[in-house]
This record gives sequence, C-alpha cells and structure tokens, in this order.
Amino acid sequence: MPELPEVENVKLSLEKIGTVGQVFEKVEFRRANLRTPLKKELTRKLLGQTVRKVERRAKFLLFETDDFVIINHLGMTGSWRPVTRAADFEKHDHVVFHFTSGLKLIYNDPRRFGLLEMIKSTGTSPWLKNLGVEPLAPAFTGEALFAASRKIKAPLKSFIMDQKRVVGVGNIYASEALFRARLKPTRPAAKLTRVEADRLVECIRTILTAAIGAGGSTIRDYRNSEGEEGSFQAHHLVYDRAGKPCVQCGAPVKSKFLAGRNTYWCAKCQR
DNA sequence: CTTACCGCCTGTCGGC
DNA sequence: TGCCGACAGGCGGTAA
Repeated sequence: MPELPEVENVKLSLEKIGTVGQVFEKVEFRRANLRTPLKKELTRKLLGQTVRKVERRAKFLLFETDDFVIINHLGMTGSWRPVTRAADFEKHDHVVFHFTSGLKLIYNDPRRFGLLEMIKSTGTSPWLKNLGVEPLAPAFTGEALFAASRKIKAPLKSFIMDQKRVVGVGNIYASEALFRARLKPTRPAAKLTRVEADRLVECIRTILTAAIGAGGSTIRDYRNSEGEEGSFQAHHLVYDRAGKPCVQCGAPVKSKFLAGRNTYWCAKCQR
C-alpha cells in the first residue's frame, strides 16, 4: 500500500494522536502467523517502556522506546488505528499495543505483507540494512544518482524503485516522477545523462514532498492513523490513466507491465 | 554482481 | 446473479 508519503503521514498521525510518551502495558497478539512474528517473550520486556519517538526510515515505521525499537512495515495493506475504550475488533486486527493511559494501537493488515520486528536500541535489523539514501535528504543528489546509474541496464523505473539505491519510491510515485522528469520508464538507467539525473532527483523530491503535504495518495485502502484519506491521487498525471489523454500533449497514456507492476507514461513527452 | 520472475495473502472489480 | 481470473500501494528469495 504505502510509499514514502503515506508512511510519513502515518508517522505524523501517530504523533498527533499522542503515541509519543505512551507507556507500554502489554502487547496482545490476535494472530500468530504474521510474516515476521514478534517474539512474545521479547515483547514482555516492553512493559513499562515509554515510546520516545516515532520515526520513518524508507517505508519503515520505527517506534523507539527507552531500550528497544519496534520496526514496522505496512506492506500493501497495513494500518494502525487508535482505540480508547474496549476495542471493537475488526477482521484482520493482528496485534494490539496496550498503553497504561488506556490508549490502544491496533495493527490491521488483511494481506499480511506487513511486518513487525523488535530489536534492542543498540542492535541492528536485517530489514534496515542495505537501504539506500533518503530522497528528501541532502545526500540525494543528481551527481550521486548519476554515478550509481552507470552500468545499470535495468529500466529507469526499476532503478528508482530499487530500495538499495534510493528509498521510498514505489509504483505510483515512480511513474509520476518519471513523467514530470520527461524520462521514459523503459530507458536503461545507464543511458541517463548527468543533466537528466539532476532533473530526476528534483522531480522525485518535489513529488514526494507534494504528496506528503496532500496526506499521500488513497487509491483504495490507504488511511492514516486518524482514519483520514490522502488527496494526492487527484494530482496523479499518468498513474492509472492508460489510454486517457496526456495532460501535456493529449497523446494517449501508455501502460506496460514493468518491474513487476503496471507502469504508465506518455510516449511523446517522455524520452 | 545484476536481472526477471515467483510467491506471499485477501479483497475487489470487471467480464462473461 | 454468480463465478473466475486479473490485479492491487511491497519485497525477499531464487535461478540464470
């Protein structure tokens, strides 16, 4: 489901509902076979731990407590929602964080592509290794992207969706960023010029920033932790617009299965 | 090392 | 109306 802008908004909404400062009372499991089951014995150590920070790294949410970090990926359909009274459980509610204030955070994930893991603050997680640069950080530059793209035969779209290059760009924003950068998704990454690399970096940065500001894109499932939808889908220029006229030139938007996913672009505007 | 493809799950939608 | 296949915002594993 979520790409960087959606995860960022989940993070912001978790902060808004007062997650930071909450003290763990217990972790309740309503389903054993998650993709990466949190160890029950380990979560017992969360008792009395205070949530100091909610962070985002790539598309991962990090709940940082005094001594531990809970790592969460929402996969395609993961979501968190707060409950203050007795929980009215819904289908696919898998895990519940109980806090001493009475607040509960419920993790719901129909497709169960999401994951939850817990590590010591001093530890490391294989999930966070090999992650590339944050696209909104200063280190994400045209120069760096250009250098990384040499010798890469894979299409540009696969290249920018590869989380060990740059993180956070998923299927929607890959198509949207490439349209705005006037670059064809099928072009081999190695054929990117230095100037185009600058343009691509700038377009990725601006689209992600704009999408964050709009609360993300809600195609069907996505909601933040306050239950709010995003509105950036109204600003999609090519995504899911196959056959419809390009907003720039009127030519029909093309689509093709690429990098394992449907990809959209204008053959006239993008080279 | 890179690249293409598969599988993990459930829900929904469109075509017949 | 009902059934069935295709597809959905992600990512790791595997084979070549």
